[in-house]
Amino acid sequence: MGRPLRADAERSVRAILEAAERVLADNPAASMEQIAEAAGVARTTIHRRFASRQVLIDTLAASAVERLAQAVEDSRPDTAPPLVVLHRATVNVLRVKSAFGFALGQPVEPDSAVAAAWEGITTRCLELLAAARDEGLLDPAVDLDWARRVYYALIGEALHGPESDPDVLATKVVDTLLHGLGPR
Amino acid sequence: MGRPLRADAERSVRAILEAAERVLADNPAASMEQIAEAAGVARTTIHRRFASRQVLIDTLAASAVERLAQAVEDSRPDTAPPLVVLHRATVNVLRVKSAFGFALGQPVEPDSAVAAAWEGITTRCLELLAAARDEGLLDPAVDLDWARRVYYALIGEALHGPESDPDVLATKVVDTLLHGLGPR
DNA sequence: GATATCTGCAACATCAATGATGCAACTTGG
DNA sequence: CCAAGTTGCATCATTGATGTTGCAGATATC
Repeated sequence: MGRPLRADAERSVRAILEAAERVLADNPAASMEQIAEAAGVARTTIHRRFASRQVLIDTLAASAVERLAQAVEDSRPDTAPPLVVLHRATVNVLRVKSAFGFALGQPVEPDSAVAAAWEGITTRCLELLAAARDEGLLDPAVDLDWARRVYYALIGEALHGPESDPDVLATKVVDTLLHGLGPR
Repeated sequence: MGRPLRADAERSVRAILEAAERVLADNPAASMEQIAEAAGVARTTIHRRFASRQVLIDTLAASAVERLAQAVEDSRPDTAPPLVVLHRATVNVLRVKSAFGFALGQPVEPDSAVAAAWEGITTRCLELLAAARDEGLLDPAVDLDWARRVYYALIGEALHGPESDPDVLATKVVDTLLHGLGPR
């Protein structure tokens, strides 16, 4: 990092990143021009702050994955009981994912900071699921990796529906994860 | 449709479509050049058969969704008991999806033949799930649309893992759908 | 084997996105 | 207020993908 940015420049960068997420979520092939327009900024300004389109996207992905990690930590996975954490984490993650759908769906290049963050999140998730298993919430013989992938998939799916209240959705996700859709 | 293609031309078209699925699954932004190379064909040949990139992709999507519909029908959803159909359909769909992952993930333009086919598949799926519910396999109060989306998501997720035997995967998918991951 | 069709190749035209630069006008921060 | 930093605008260069065309040689079809 060079010297700190001036206040207005910082505002521009934020506006660009927010616009990028918004525009690219709607159309991943959108041009820099469209992003610039949405950000209320000239296209050249984007190029001044981000050397290339890829850098812009990478930066966006990095900021999104950081928020996601924060969302997970905010659920206090080390102290609260698993079921509570599961619900809280789901709520938090749903919020972040609905706001950063594009950035979080971006392919991560190996050995990057983003990759490390993702790995950290996955580890946290596996720890949580293991705790849930030990608590009797999951089958003792459950395949933890399958459990994690199902959990991720349910979260992703929850965002595609009409319902938008994170609390309701989280309840549905956790309930489905634990009990499926068969009779109680 | 004009006159029927000559045998070699038909072979070329098939090779192009297969290569397109393969290459685009790996990299959705791949160029026509790359597709042509993978098909063992000159780029101009592709343009002779498909007016534009979009037409190529649309054709691919149409052929894929047709196979998917066939996969569903092959499970004899009208005659066999729901649990059997559920398993068979899952196996068949997994096969098709693993071979046409890109094409089936393509956005469908409204009011097209592809859109109609998708709708038919969804209807079939909902009928199946309703039958399963009436049979006592699903909770009587289950949200059928949520059930369908979860089912789709589980199928999609199953394909991302290390396991590749469709039978094993289908068992896992159906089991998870019905009972979740909690203790038995 | 004659004919129609198909293909590869080479060349060309187009087009849109990307990225760079110089400058004048405007903000910010001290 | 002044200096440094920032931005919009106009302009240009580059690049890569897309799509077209003509033709000579290969291949299928009858």
